[in-house]
Amino acid sequence: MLETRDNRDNPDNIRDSAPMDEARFRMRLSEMKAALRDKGVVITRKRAKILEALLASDRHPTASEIHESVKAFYPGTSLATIYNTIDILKETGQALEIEFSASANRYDGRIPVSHPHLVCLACEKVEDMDAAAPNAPLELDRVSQATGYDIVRLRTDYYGTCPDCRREPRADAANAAERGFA
Amino acid sequence: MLETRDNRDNPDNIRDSAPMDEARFRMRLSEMKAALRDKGVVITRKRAKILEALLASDRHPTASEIHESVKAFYPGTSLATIYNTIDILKETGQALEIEFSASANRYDGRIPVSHPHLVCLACEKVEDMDAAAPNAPLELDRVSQATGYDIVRLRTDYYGTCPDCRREPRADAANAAERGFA
DNA sequence: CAAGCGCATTAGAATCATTCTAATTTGTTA
DNA sequence: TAACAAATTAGAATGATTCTAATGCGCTTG
Repeated sequence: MLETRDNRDNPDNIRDSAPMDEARFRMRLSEMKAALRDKGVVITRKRAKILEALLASDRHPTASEIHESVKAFYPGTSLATIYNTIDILKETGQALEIEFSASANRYDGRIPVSHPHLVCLACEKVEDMDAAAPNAPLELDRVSQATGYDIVRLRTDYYGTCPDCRREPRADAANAAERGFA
Repeated sequence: MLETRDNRDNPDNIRDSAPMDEARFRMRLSEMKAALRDKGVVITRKRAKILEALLASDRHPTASEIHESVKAFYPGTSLATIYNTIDILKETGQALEIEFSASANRYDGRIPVSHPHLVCLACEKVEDMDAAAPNAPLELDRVSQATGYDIVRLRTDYYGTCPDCRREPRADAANAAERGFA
């Protein structure tokens, strides 16, 4: 039940970092293009390269990493174009953003132990979920053993709209400001 | 230790945003102070106010929100002092940081559907965990019903040290740079 | 009480990712 | 080819955080 790091050896391995094979790569690429075209987005050569760079990397690239890749082919490319295209991909559900740079950090001194949070996307407040939620330390051990990582922390955030904001039609930035979450 | 508070009416309610009662507040406050003093940290009046602001807020305050609170008592206080004190709290395990502003965002075009990630704290790479991991859409419904939120996304990140970095003694920034994760 | 030491605090500059803006280029269509 | 819309651009703006270097304050010791 322990350790090895190669998927072939270990059916219990839940880490998944194998590079995409050619067939899957091409399939996914045309899927993305089709989805964009459906929305009336023109697939320029630069945009195509951006999609390829995103798919080719097995490291969940940053905007700036994608930028570097694309510049190898189109040196004059601006970072703004990368962000632009990423935005379209997000809007069309073709890319997932793993946020490390969203807004200001928040702090919890009441329960200084990792626990799940409810994050309201409208007013940006963060609430705790109590211990009944699935965030047990056991989980850390299980994942450590299955992945070979030395896992020290689990982050579980549920994103959505809080009851207050659901009630009010104007659950937007003004609302957030009202509550002191600018 | 993490027992529920005002959830008496609704055993299914896993949302936990009740304000701290006076007794708990004071208890937790002196716990924090004791922990700091143990580390040889001087509890100045400003620092005490910072701890109080952190504990008094039921909103997981930002550094800037804490700053505002403290300035009501000590107008000349600098934001740097807030960050300073927060750092100490983090180091001594007395506060939990909910990161929204860590490093650059990363993108996944391969599996554009929410899924758990493994984040290496040493080299900053992000790997996928496959579908066997506990991140089912059912969970969204369950949490939505229990909290009154309209939950649209679940974020599950496991933080730790990847096998490569565990092997190498110098699993630091240089390492991260090598791999193209600056 | 005075001198000296070290931590606490400060303002402001630096950094970094991201977003915005306004001008320019490109591509498509008439 | 003209005209228009969309794509792209450089650079400025923003916002959170970190850094830096100087100053201040509180203790201890003589």
